[in-house]
Amino acid sequence: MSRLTQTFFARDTLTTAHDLLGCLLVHEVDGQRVAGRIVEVEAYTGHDDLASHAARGKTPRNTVMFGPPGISYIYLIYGMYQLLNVIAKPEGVDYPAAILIRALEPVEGLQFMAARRTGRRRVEWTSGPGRLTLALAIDQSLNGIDMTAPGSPLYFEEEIDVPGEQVQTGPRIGINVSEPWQSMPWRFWLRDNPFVSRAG
DNA sequence: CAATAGATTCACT
DNA sequence: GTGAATCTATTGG
Repeated sequence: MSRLTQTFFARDTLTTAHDLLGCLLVHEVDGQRVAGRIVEVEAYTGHDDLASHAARGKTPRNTVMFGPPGISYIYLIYGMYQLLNVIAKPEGVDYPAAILIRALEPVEGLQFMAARRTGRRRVEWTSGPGRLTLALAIDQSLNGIDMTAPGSPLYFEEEIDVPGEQVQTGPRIGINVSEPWQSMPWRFWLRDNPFVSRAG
């Protein structure tokens, strides 16, 4: 497994977003890897993207969107949910851009996720931008960090075959993680194109 | 200032 | 399908 470096994110925003599909998002918490395969992303690109937080200029919240690639942009939405973005743009350009991570497939640390998503079916643990941050324990304390730096607790990896994980099932965590699993479709979102789907 | 909309999710009908 | 939860930023008087 290799961690994605700044070179990966120092490219065109749309290209980078597309290439993130299938990669792993990893959060190391207390030495444990909690990770999911990225199956849905949404790109926010440039000054002219009216859907972007940065459409009306720099504010305290969106400042990192104007900065260098590879940095996390995590903010609170609707007063309750944390959404994770990563900055992606060619080095040295001056426009704001970010890629929102919209959905994952749970891959590692299933027990950790199950404990944080009690009462929900496995397919719902990470099937939404607010859900995946809950499952992986990602919040604003990680905002603005360099996700490409060695030692960073939050980072991306190239996807390679990841062995299935044996997880305790039964009443203690109230969820049967052995339920039949069906892969989620890969989706790439842009404002004017609802989404482009790609085979998983 | 007050009102409102928002890159959402959940419980309920 | 509808409403509530409740922070940030923008809009309007």
